[in-house]
Amino acid sequence: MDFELLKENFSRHMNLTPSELAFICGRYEQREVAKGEHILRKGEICRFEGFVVSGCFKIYTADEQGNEKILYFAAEDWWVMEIDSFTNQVGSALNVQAIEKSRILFITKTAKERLYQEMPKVERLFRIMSQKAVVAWQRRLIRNHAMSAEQRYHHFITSYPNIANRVTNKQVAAYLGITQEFVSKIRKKRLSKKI
Amino acid sequence: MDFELLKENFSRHMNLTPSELAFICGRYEQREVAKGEHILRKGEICRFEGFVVSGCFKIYTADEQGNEKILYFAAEDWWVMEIDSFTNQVGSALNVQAIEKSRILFITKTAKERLYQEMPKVERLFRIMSQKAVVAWQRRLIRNHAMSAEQRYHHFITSYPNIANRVTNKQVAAYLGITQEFVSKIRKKRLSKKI
DNA sequence: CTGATTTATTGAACTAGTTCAATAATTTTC
DNA sequence: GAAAATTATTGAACTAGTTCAATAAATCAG
Repeated sequence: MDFELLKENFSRHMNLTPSELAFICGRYEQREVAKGEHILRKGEICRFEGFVVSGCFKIYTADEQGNEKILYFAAEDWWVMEIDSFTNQVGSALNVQAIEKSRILFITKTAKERLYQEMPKVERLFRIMSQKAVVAWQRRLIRNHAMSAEQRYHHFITSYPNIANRVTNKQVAAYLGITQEFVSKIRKKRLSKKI
Repeated sequence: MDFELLKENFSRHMNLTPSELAFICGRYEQREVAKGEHILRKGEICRFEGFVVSGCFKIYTADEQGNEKILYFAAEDWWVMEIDSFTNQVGSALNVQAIEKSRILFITKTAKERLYQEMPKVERLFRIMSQKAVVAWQRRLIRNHAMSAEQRYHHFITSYPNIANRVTNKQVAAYLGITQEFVSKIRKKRLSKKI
């Protein structure tokens, strides 16, 4: 198993010794996920906290009419889970589906609680990570209010080229909260400007 | 000083003994804030993590043309701070202004770090609180994508009647990400339906 | 490789929400 | 308590983004 990416991820938030990193990573298991496979569906209880080693996932909701709102994409070096469902063992509000053949490292609820007990420093690590997540979500919300659809599209493809290249326009639309048709029109407009 | 509300807030997230609660609260100081006063401005470094005991604040950004986007309102029992600025001592992206005469309890950066050192359980407390905050921000983002302006208005006034009654329509508009005029039109429409 | 399904593009008609401007109501200030 | 300032309401004209429908392009399953 390759924990390098995960160790780098942890180290970005907090200084940890090699043995501390090894100790933490030792609690994670690996899993391959086929393209199209759901690792979590709305209503199920989220049994894992996952870290994407390769591939890509979409984290989304779908209403009765089946139209999807993609909350975020998780490619390499991102986390996949439903925090509320994992933490409180309640039904998940979100679906998590692999949009590519993927590999994840994951930790179960009991292993995570045990890790917190055995190594209180991990509380600090995840406290810091969660706080950074709050900041990121706040910023995205402000962007959504302050920017037009075209500006959000531009922001997305320039901020996350690695993801933008791998997902369909339909998925980009579901992420930005606009229609697929309008994404097409934005693309056309941008294209004609650049020539 | 009255720490009851703060103690209840902490206890909602985690079981703490009376002496633990007293120990934590002992690190907080009190401050009165006049209506209209800014306790943090964009670019300044956030020196406190605040808890609203009475009154109400708006946490917002403003662009060059001066139009405001209100990220959230913080009345009694809410937190006021700029997490990124407080945690990393960098310039704040947000402004925090009292929209009523208010009273807050606050802790400084050094007192907070000392508290984490002396009582590792506090890391857990704030880890849990931060995770709940992530969930709340994710849900708000989904709501913004899935609901029309009218639905968001309705959700806001029914979910937060206590805040909706105290803030101006202009502020509600800046919070919902729509124009003041459109809020007026929504209100008119709702009013005519109810009679 | 081929047929079947999904996705992307385009245009025309539409609508939710904006902008601008003017007036009324409310709040603030001294 | 009156003048000044801010906020709320209303309507008309506008625009960003949607909906629907039809065709083209790409992807998938066997």
